[in-house]
Amino acid sequence: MRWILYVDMDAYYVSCELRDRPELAGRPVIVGPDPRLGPTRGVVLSASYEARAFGIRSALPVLQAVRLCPGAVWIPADHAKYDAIAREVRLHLAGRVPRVVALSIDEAACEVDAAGPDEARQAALDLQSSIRTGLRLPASIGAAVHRVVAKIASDRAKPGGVVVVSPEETASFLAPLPIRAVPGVGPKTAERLRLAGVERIGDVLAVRPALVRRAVGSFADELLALARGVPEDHHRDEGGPRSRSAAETFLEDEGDSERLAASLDQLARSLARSLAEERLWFRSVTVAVRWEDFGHGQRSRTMASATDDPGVLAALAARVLAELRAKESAGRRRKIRTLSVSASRLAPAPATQRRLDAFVAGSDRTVKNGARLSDRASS
DNA sequence: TCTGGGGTCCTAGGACCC
DNA sequence: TCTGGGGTCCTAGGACCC
Repeated sequence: MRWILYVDMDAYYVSCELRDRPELAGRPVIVGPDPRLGPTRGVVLSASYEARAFGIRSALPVLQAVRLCPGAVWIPADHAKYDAIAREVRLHLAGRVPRVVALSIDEAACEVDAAGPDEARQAALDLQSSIRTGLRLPASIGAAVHRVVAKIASDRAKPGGVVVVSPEETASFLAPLPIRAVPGVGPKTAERLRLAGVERIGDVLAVRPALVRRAVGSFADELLALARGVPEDHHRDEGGPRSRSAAETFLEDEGDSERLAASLDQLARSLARSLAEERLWFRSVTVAVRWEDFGHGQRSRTMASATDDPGVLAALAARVLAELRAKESAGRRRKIRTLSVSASRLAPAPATQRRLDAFVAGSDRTVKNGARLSDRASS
C-alpha cells in the first residue's frame, strides 16, 4: 500500500543557522531584521521553540518581538543558504524514498510502500533519524494514506515527532481537531464555518450539508470528504512556476511619483534578472500596491506574445502603476506602503535565443519584440 | 506597537466567438 | 425584433500558505 510521509522541517530557517552555530542551541533565536541595528518595518521569519515560549511567531512585527523577548539572539536572513539547504534536503529524501514531491521550501511529501501503520511508522522514524544525523536538521513527520491527512498529522507531530494515521482511524483522528487545522481554512473561512455551526472537523458531518455549502461554496464537498476520512487527493499539476515577483516596503509611506518610479524600475529590473536566471519568458505584468491604510490594489496587462525583454517589463510596469495611481487619485490620494511587480503567464525560453516573433512573422498578431499589447488589453 | 516577501488557487463578470 | 448555450481569455479581488 502506498503511504505518504509528510516531512515538515522544524523552525526551518533557525535550524539552518543552528547548523553553523551549534553553540546557540537551547537559546531563543530569531531569524529576521534586528530592529536595534536600524529602522525596519520587518517581521520575524522564523523563531526557535525557545523563542516561541515568549510568544514569538513567524510574521510577528520585529518591534513587538524585541519587547516580548529582549534576550533573543537575532540572525539576519540568508535566503541563499536556506535555498541551498532545501536542495540538500530534497536530494537526501530522493535517495531514500521512491518519490518525493517538494511542496515548499521546508515541506515535502514522500511516497513509500508500507504494509500497514507499523511499517509506515518505522519508515518515518528511519527517515527522520537519517535527516537528523545526515543533515543535522530536525524534522517532524506525519504518515497517512492521503497527503492532506499526512500534512495535518505532521502539524500534530511538531516539534520533532512522528504521527501515524491509519486509514481506519482517519475520521476519528480528524473529528476533534479545530477546523483551522485543515489546510485552506484560514481566519475568514473558519469564521463563516463557525457561524454555520462548524468548529471542529467532525462538526462538518453533524451540520446540514446545505448549510456548509452556503458558508463555503464548493469547498464544502472537500471538507465533507475529509471529515469522512476519504479526502480526494487532487494535486495540482507541476508545470513550472506560475509567477515571479519582487516587492519593496518603504521605510516611510511614499507618495512622490519620481521616487516611486525609480523604485519600480529597480524592482522590474531585479525581477527581469531572476527570470533570466530561470530562463523564463513572461506575457503578463502586474503591479500591486499596499496603500498606507493597508488597503490593496492591483492592475495588470497581458501582451499578445511572450518576451524576456527587461525594458518591456520596466516600461509596462511603469505604465500600469501610472494607471493605478490615476484611478486612485479620482478619490483620495493615499501614499504607498508596499510596491510590487509580478510577471506571470510564464513560459520556458524558446530553445534558440531567437525572438518568438521570428517564428510567427506574417501573423497579424506579430509584434516587434513581442511588446505590443493585445487588442483587448490596449483598448 | 504594528503588520514582509514570495507564492498559489478560486470566483465572478465582461468581451468575444461559435 | 428577439432569441439560445457553451467555451475561452482577461481583469480584479479575495483568501490562504510558508
